Amino acid sequence: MPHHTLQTTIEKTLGESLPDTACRQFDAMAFEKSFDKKQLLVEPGRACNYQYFILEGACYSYYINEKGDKNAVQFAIENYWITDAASYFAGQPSVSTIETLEPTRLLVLSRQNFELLCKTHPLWDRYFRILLQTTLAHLHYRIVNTTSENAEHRYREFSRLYPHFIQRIPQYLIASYLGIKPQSLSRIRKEIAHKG
Amino acid sequence: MPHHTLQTTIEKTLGESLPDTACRQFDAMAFEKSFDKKQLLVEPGRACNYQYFILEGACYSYYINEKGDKNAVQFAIENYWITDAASYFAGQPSVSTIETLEPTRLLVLSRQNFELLCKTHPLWDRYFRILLQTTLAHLHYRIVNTTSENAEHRYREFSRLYPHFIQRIPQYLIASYLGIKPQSLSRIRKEIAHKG
DNA sequence: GTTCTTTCTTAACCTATGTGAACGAAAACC
DNA sequence: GGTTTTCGTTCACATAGGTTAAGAAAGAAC
Repeated sequence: MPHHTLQTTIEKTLGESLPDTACRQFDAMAFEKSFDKKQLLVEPGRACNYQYFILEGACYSYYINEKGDKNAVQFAIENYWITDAASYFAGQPSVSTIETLEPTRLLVLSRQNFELLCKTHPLWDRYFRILLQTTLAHLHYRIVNTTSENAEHRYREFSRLYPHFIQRIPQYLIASYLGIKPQSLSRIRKEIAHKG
Repeated sequence: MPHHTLQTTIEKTLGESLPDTACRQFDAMAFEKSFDKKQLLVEPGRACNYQYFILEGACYSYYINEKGDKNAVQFAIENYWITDAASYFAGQPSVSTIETLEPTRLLVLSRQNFELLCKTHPLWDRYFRILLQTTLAHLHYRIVNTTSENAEHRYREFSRLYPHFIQRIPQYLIASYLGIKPQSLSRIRKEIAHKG
């Protein structure tokens, strides 16, 4: 596997080392690609046929509702996977957009190759199962947080869990991720700065 | 497999039939259990060592925050799996409670047996991977909905997607699932009844 | 450097949802 | 069948967060 960073990530998730055969299979299935800042990886209405593993840079996925508000769904930096799950896993048209926040270098894995990969070596089924389990736990936590805590609490929690995101991601996107308007986040930050 | 309903569900998810060996493995790993109404399957603070597949009845998981509000996280009826994901998959103490809403008959799969099962036949890794993919797509949708739509929209959407839940689950729990108070749901329902 | 664009902040006012309390209707219990 | 909880509704009032608009600050483009 040419991408040492990915292999390390996978082995950490799996809790066991990845055999050479599996590595070579992955290499045959995925390819590397680079994007400038503000380029679209996925557009709503079209099928999202790829999942992306970020080697360098940052992306985010967002959804635009009927009112026209943009809502960040997920942020992804180095060592994160990102895709439109509903579209990629079920082959439906995507509802979200995925866009780079910075110049980004990433690995691209098509749905077809993903399925082939899982068929060629059972460790791939296992790796993605475990990856999804972890993601699921995070999403549950996020849902609880979103439905039961106020905006200030959510922002404090976000800053605590993802301090590196705070530095790299524009505030108005963080606001939309938290389910509030940029003006409200500005107000909340001011209050926090005062009372600590 | 003694539980035809589960086998059907699994094969539908997998898109292929489950070999006899895999069925027998599952039978050796899981056992059936029955609960009365309002019994606790999981308590916060303790490890949640099981995941549950509901054969008959209904359960829900909820989280109680510092203010003491109860917030429904997930509802589960026949053919749903339910667990505290963070606790079950990572072995941490549970943060949520899982409770029966009705007398319930379910299958119990311990974390140990789950892991054994996945090691004995690769189809189990695959089944749970695909199950998790679908769950993930739903949760993404729910997060988007919760952060970008108002309470009325969320209630309409919930009614549309889960009409069978509306009948079986108390309103104050649906309210907490939607992130609002029971009084607000009552008000919203009244408005909807008027304007349609 | 200067200009243009994007992002962040502030403030006044507005609205959806929360709060607390009271009441009636179911449902559970004996 | 009567009693006791639990659940749903309503209302008056409170508040977090949304809206609109304007300007300051920070980057990007030239």
